[in-house]
Amino acid sequence: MEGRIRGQLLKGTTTLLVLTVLRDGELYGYEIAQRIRERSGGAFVPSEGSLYPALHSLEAAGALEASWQASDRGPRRRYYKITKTGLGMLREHSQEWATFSLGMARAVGGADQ
Amino acid sequence: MEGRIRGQLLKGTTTLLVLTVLRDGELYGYEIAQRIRERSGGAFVPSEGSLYPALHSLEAAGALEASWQASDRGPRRRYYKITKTGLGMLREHSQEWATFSLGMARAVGGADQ
DNA sequence: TGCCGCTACATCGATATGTGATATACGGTA
DNA sequence: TACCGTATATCACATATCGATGTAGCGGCA
Repeated sequence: MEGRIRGQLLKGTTTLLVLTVLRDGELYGYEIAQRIRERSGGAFVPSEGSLYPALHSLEAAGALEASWQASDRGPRRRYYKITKTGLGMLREHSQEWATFSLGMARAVGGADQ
Repeated sequence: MEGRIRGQLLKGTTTLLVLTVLRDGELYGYEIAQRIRERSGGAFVPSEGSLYPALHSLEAAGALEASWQASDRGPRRRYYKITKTGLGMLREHSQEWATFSLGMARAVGGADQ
């Protein structure tokens, strides 16, 4: 659980990460951020400034459906559910990531250091 | 086959890719781009608009040393050589990439399911 | 001779998106 | 009362990539 990743490397991964955690079920924003942190072993902690715009963008693109729901304690929550369109987008982004990480593995090697 | 990777995913990788190909020897800019394309299996083709600023930045940071050399045919070339500082930076960026890709592997799984 | 294409370096504006700060608001607790 | 954790939202700012454009040298070809 060393330091978390910051800066440029994370660019473009938020969509993939969000769609991935939502594949397993409906979640609200704050919870999505926690799941991503947990699943990445603490490496990724999406900031609100990147997470909420990404959620709105995905909803506008038809990849997510959202609904407000009251919480028994604390503020109301906006729950997000992945759509069929979102599942297609998830496949595309997964494939793109696979190509990208394979290219990096070839270029910089998995070995050395 | 599949297209090359473009856009946001590449952010932050240019430094690592450049330092990696220069670890094996002195190269000039145009050649660096070709090596990266070859080593990544065609997945990455750094544009001039990202490559040259990155080279200048690395030189200013003391990671690279550069010198003009004439070419027997074609325009003169600017050769870049990695320094001790650059090797240290390469280790850091390699480590950061390892942490990042491990986090992604944990978070999104090995590939598309 | 003139044009084209490849090599080679360089810079610019447009674009995307992450970070940290700030705001609002609810409920528990010290 | 003050603070903290939860929860959503937006903003200014920084950064780095892309595509376009500009420059030049050189060889091939009509």
